[in-house]
Amino acid sequence: MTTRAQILKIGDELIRDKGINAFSFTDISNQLGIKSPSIHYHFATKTDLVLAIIDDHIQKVERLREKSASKDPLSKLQAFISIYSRAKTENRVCLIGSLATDLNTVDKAVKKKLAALAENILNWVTDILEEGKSADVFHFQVKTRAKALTVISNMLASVQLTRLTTNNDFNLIKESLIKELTL
Amino acid sequence: MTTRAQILKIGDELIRDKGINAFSFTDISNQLGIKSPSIHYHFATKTDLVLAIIDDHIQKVERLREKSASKDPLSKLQAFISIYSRAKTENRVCLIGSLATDLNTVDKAVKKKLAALAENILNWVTDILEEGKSADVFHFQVKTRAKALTVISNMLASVQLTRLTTNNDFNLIKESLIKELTL
DNA sequence: GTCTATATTCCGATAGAC
DNA sequence: GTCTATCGGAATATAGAC
Repeated sequence: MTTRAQILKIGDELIRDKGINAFSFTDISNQLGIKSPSIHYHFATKTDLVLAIIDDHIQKVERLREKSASKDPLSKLQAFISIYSRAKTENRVCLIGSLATDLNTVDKAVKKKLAALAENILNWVTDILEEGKSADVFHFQVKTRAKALTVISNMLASVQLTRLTTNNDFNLIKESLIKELTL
Repeated sequence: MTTRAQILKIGDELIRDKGINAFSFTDISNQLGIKSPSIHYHFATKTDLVLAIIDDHIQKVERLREKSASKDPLSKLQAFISIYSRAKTENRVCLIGSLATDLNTVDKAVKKKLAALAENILNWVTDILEEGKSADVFHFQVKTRAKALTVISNMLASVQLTRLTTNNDFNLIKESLIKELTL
């Protein structure tokens, strides 16, 4: 893995672990065994790094969407959910939630790119739900956009809330979500 | 209002606006027209201030619960939801969500008190749902704890997520939540 | 209760050597 | 690409005057 890719990975982990305003270039450089100013060679500013991390997520979501494109709606939904299951096993929150709570401290460009990531995810989940409803595997009586927002909200908040209750609550929420959608 | 109460209010607003690691005693003192070290007279450390802010929320939730105790289940649920509606009009997130994303940067005492607040809210919502189910006004087929976690998750995440989409999405989620619970 | 002054630490960022 | 050295700024916190 290139140094650039390693910086992106560690930066992403730190944001989702401690929040954007609690990690420094020194935290990253320590993990890499290099010095803090060396990070600036790869990313001139912290904003540049965060923008690249969000871009990375946009691409990963797109790849996950493409990879599951040929599967049935429930499998697609589970592919979406797997993002949060993985975050939970690491005791990390998701990127959107982490940056959303600190949103009024970031550059306009970060806000804009994060909104683009959120829109991509919303479109993806909306399409999954729409397809599942047409196929009669998902059942819900509210607008599809509303249901998609609800599903995303459930996952986004679950990884946060279950930092305070018990980790098993995450599975409880996850399974209830699927149950309510399919019965 | 006492200076202490004003500090608590401004601190709460700042945490829910920018996050715990992006506000300083200077931010508070500027709003109050005093100097930063004066804050330390009222709260020795930042941790002490945050603990007091969480205590304040615990008391406010308790008062809201008592105030709506004689009402019907739907009104009780709406009292709970009003916490988030108000946050949304201020473009702020809720305290639990804001601190949860930065949880690995706070003192153990803060984590513990925040967990207590979360448990109080979970117990309250669980009781509301249980009562509503018994009265045949709420209908759901998952465990009550699961449904309560879902309802809280929806509200907690909505105020975060709709910072990135449109503010009307918050109302959409709120109304869908009530609709699905009551039909 | 609030002030000034200050100690300490850390941060993001830049310059220039290697 | 990484290093050392350094600048400017801001944070938490304390001491002591008023």
